[in-house]
Amino acid sequence: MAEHQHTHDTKPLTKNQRLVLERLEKTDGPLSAYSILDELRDQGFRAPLQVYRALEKLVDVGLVHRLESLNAFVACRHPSCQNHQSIAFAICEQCGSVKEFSEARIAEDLTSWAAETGFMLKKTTIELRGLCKDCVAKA
Amino acid sequence: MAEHQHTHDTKPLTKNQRLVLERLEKTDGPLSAYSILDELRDQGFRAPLQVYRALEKLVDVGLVHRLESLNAFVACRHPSCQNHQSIAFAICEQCGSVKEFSEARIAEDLTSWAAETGFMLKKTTIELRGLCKDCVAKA
DNA sequence: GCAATAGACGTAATAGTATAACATTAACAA
DNA sequence: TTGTTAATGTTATACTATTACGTCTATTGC
Ligand SMILES: [Zn+2]
Ligand SMILES: [Zn+2]
Ligand SMILES: [Zn+2]
Ligand SMILES: [Zn+2]
Repeated sequence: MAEHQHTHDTKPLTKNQRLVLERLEKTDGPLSAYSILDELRDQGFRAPLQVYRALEKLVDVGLVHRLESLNAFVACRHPSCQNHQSIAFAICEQCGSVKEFSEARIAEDLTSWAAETGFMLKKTTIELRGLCKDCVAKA
Repeated sequence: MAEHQHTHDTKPLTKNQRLVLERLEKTDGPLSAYSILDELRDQGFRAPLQVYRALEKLVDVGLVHRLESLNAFVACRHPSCQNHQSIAFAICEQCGSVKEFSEARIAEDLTSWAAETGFMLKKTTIELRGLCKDCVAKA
């Protein structure tokens, strides 16, 4: 699994990539590509492709993650930048918060399932839906 | 986690629901809502909503699963209809095949993570991408 | 310096996915 | 019958993503 490598030996970010990343880092929750576009119109963004191209690169280098079940994107909040396997996301259906986490055991389980089955694993998507601690308390 | 219950004490399927389910069961891989629509025009389907409404119900009762990372749907192939936790899907990027499986350990890991974190887990999405055994052999 | 190349960018058009809103019909109980 | 609910039909619209093509700029090789 080559995902989420955070290799810092890559080229510096371009202007558009930096603007998109900064916008995501300023936000707590996930953002859709089109809402990023709307918020960057003042900086000269005019078309979806400007956002999608930047996102593609940012996801590629691991600075941003895509949430498949939301069609949205979040800045990577993982404390360290070392390689880690099988990132997972817990998405609160009440407040929209997203918590990124990584459990070694889950990665091991998936890897061993793949080995037993002969499946060549390239990428995993793990997204949990429910209520975060705060929202459970309020309910 | 209340997903994938296959409760058979529910109302019988309506005509549209039955047509959509049969179409999915006839197909090996996943289908998008719009390709289902196209294939059911002969049976009187005219608009996306007819498909989406049927799919919503079918997903709800566990006869169909939605693949978030593909925006597509598959009929449930799980051998038994008993309740099971944490279904996962292995999607081949070469041939498009989808293998549904269920690992108790993964469900346990996620459940215990949720308990420790105070997250109230309602639904899990686990989708693996890579190459299936057959496609690895051919490569 | 000056082509040639590659990469990022800009822009317009289009493809693909999903839902809102409202009218109609069928099922069924009071 | 009449009121009520659920399913359906239909139109329009919103949201997400990519194709295609042209421009600009940096870098490389001569
Ligand atoms: Zn991360
Ligand atoms: Zn919450
Ligand atoms: Zn299933
Ligand atoms: Zn395959």
